[in-house]
Formats: sequence, structure tokens, C-alpha cells
Amino acid sequence: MDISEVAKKSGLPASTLRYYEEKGLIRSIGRQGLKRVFPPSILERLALITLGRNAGFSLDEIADMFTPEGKAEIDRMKLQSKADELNETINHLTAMRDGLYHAAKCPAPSHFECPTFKKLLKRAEKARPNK
Amino acid sequence: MDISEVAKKSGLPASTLRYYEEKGLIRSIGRQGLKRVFPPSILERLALITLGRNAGFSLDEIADMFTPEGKAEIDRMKLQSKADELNETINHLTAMRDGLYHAAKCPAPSHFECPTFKKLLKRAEKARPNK
DNA sequence: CTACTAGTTCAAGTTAACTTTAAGTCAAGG
DNA sequence: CCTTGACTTAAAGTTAACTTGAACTAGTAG
Repeated sequence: MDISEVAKKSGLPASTLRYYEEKGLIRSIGRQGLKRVFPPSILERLALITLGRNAGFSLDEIADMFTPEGKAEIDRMKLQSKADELNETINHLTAMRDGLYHAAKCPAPSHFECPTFKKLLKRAEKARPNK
Repeated sequence: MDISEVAKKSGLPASTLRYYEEKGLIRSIGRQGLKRVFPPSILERLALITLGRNAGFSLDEIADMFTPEGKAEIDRMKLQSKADELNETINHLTAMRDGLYHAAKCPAPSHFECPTFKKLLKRAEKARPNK
């Protein structure tokens, strides 16, 4: 497979694939002329990377999960603790969401006059979603 | 109040406060010499900004919520739709979390041999937490 | 009067994860 | 043989939300 086929099948732009290669996250299996050639297994690898990104791992953290030989070597402790982290984030976001729903419905003339909103303000020091 | 008192009470560094002022998110009420002077109400305003950040609004979006006179003018529709967004994010993250918990416990020799993990991979195209 | 402290400005630097751009290369079709 | 199109590289640019640095100033303590 050449890069554009991988791009199409994975949904990632070619520039991202080159970037991932530069970062050591993926490897091409050789070249045809200048062009990179990828094995089909690249798609599974990319899915794994995408999964990691969505679970909140940074690219560097993900890179650390692969052995030098390219095998994924995922530490179960890391998964556990990332899941815990995610759980914390979920709790904060849930509180936020509920507060926002309340504020959206609340009939108080100004949000500052609503006790629920004020409580929300006090508790607002927690985790962010960022997208 | 001078800037360091606001910093202390709000928990935000002075550099952030200057940055917020530059962005139009807050205003000092005057100067004593060179030094900015802030009214006590700045703290409520900062709490509101922090809340907005934590709910996933960008600083620009937050800036738009204040009228030129400085009054908060929060559109209930915006709150509602941000809450909906947050809710979507929560759902994705919850699926992620559960998948990670499973993968952390799963006895399959490689994660790729676990059907639950593979299902997780397929569904991994969704929202990210980013912290 | 002088030094010190806490503030000030403006510009540049930081971080992550990419994207864009410019200039070059190669294989294939006509 | 020459053009075309898909690919290549390396370096620079992007974005958000800040932080840091350098050079400067004003009120205050001694």
C-alpha cells in the first residue's frame, strides 16, 4: 500500500502519517522509488494509535508502548491508571454538564442570583474537556 | 486590590490576569501609579471565566458573553448547546473508560486477541478528552 | 537620598500535534 | 522524449492559552 491508500483507509491525512513515522509511531516497510510502502498491518497499528489518542494518551506515551521491534507492549497498569484518570474527568464534566443544564433552564433573572449557579461557580476549579 | 492580591485570591498567576485583560476578559478599575487596581467584583468575574473554561468554552467565546459594559450576558441557548456537547463528550469518554478498564483486566495474551478490545478499536473514532 | 520591592510593558518563547510550502524526484502515459 | 501527477524532504507556520525575559518605574523603608 502506498501512503495515499493508507490515508484513505485510515482516514488520516498523508501529512499525519509522515509525521507519525518521523515520531517513530509507525514504520514503512520499504520504498518503491521514493515512495513509502506500508504493510496492511499498518491499519491496525493506526487504529491503536487513534484509540490511545482518544483515551487521552499523548503521542509520546503511545510511542513508549511499542517495543523497538514494533510489537505493542501495553502495560495493564498504565491502562488502569489512564482509565482512572478518565473516570475523574468524566465526573468533573458530569458536574459541569448538570450545572450548565440547570443554568440554561433556571428562571432567575441573572445567573448570579441562582444558588445552584453560584454553587457551580465555587466548584469550577476542576478538569477541562478541551474539545 | 492590586494584582498580587487578586492572584492570590483567585489562584491565577498575575501573568494570566494581565493576559486576560489584554484579551478584554477583565478590566482594571484604574491605576495607582503604574499598578493596576481591581474591584472586589473581579473575583466573581474570574470565577465565571474559570467556569466557562472548564465547561469547554474558549476564551474568545467567553469574551463574547460579556456586554461592552462588562455585564455578563449569558445566552441560555449557548449554555444548553454546550451542555449537550459536554454530554456527547461524556458518553464517548465513558465508552473509552469502560474499554480501558476491560483491557486492563482482560486475560487475553495480547489485546488484539480480545474481542472487546477489538470492538473498542473500531469505535475509537470519537471525542478526545485532552487533559 | 538611595536601595528595594513589587509592579509595569512589549516581545518573544513554549507546547502538542499537526499542516503548509517550496523545491525536488520518479514512474508512467502519450 | 517529455509532461504529468503522485510522492518526497526539510523547514517553517499554525493555534490556544499562557509564560518568560529584559528593561523599566513608582512608592516605600531606612
